[in-house]
Amino acid sequence: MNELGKDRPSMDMEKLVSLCKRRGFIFQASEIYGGINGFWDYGPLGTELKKNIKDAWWQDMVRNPPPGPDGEEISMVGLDSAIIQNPKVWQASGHATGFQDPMVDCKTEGCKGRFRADQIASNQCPLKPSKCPGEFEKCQITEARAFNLMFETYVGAVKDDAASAWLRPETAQGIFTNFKNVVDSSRVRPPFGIAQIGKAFRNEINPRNYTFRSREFEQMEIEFFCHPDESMKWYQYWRNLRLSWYTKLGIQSEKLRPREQGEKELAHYSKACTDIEYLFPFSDEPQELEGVAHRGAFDLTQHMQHSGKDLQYFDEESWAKFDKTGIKGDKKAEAEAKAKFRYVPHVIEPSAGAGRFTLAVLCEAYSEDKMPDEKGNLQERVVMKFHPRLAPIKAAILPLVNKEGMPELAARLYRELKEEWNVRFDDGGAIGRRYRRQDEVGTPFCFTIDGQSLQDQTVTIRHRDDGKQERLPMSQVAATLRQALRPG
RNA sequence: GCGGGUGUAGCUCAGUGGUAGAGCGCCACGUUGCCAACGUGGCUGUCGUGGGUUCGAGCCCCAUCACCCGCUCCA
Repeated sequence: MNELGKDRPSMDMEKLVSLCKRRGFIFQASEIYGGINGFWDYGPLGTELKKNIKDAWWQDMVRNPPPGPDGEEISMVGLDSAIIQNPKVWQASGHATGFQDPMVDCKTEGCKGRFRADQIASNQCPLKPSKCPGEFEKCQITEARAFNLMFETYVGAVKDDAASAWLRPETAQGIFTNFKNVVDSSRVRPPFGIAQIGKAFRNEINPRNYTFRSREFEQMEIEFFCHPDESMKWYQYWRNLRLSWYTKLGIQSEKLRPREQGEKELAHYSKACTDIEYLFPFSDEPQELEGVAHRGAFDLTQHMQHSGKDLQYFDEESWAKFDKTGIKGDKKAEAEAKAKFRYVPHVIEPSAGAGRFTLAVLCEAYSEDKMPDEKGNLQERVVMKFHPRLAPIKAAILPLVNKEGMPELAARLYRELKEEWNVRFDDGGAIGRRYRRQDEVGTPFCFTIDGQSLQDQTVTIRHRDDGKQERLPMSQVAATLRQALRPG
């Protein structure tokens, strides 16, 4: 167990899973039919939570990213590409070949091992005195079988090989294939980024750990295109920005770890990669939430080769400023000079898992504490301490009791607030019970209408984390909420 | 993929071959005066699924699916 794992409460996951089911955050997919391994459905509150996460990402990364390394405005645009693409896309990206490993199984009693066919020689057979799988006389090695992690499907009515296609295993390639379209249509020029949120699919051999490794998942990806000379600067920028985004939204920095990949771990084309990892309760080691990768010119170069299309960027701005007096009508000299302003952009790829971050937010938010009951005795409380921006329900509007016009006044406030936010009206049961209900789904604020409200048009605002209350004029409730929910 | 464990109400679980239960929750009515109050009434089950054994199966057997733990895997 590493430093991060010390003194970790051994089990919160079962309680969290149970709460997620009970309160409608996450359900097993096709549950009434016994479920299906590796797939999960998000319930009413989970849908709100994940949507808030995606919206926060879009707002903070695409609509209003912070200034760049030199204080400049960052240019970002969005994209929503198809899940099914021409299969050649996956040939070019390497997924069609590199994404599948031929595996062999050993049927021998006491072994039952599974090995990569190309690594048999370097593997140790579990049965002594054998050295590597297949060498022991009892080894019963099966034929090599391909385990392609891409889901295959068919396009059109006829189910033949020519019609076969794959569900995308990542959203990134849709960005690369549209690089030229975006440049030609959107008046962007490097450095700039294209962002996309969408589903991706991987036929994982062994889904595990609740929603963490799912076969269908949602990615929030940016491909940031820049000049090769500036790529490391941008890599640092995105690495730092992405890390700070998680802490800004309430993840404790002690549970986050930026892990720089070593040279051996890096893909052959990658110059640098940092995994941003979170210490989930189900693991001793932090697990990946996001990878920020410096992919060099690999992807665009691959698509240039496979498609035959020129995806280089020509820097017209610099060319216009270039002193052309030495060229003067010499076509050949001009072409040579121009070549210096033509390049394949390098790519920085911050690739985050929306579902993984949703799970991290749920784990991080789950807490148990004690609140005094009406007699002053401390009672156990379960509270989801979501950041207000991410909370599925922003506020509850509660009449203290159901008489003397309190419900009517509360309903009026409710109708005003729901024009802007997901808020709830609740008049069921005692006030303490209603507070606890909201605590358990992480509602940051409760506005309570009491007898005094009827006299002077004030309400109490009750804060989720400490239960403290203040009075404020009803006319200031919306402004107060807006302030608490603003980005940044 | 291998080994082990688990599967009963929305949740947590009891139920060792003979009439499916408890707590919490949820709903209705009454009550209510700031932190899981109370009273009355009510709701909820293909006992994961499919076979088998048996006069009779939630319970025994087989298969299968799902979840958990440990390996394996994680481009």
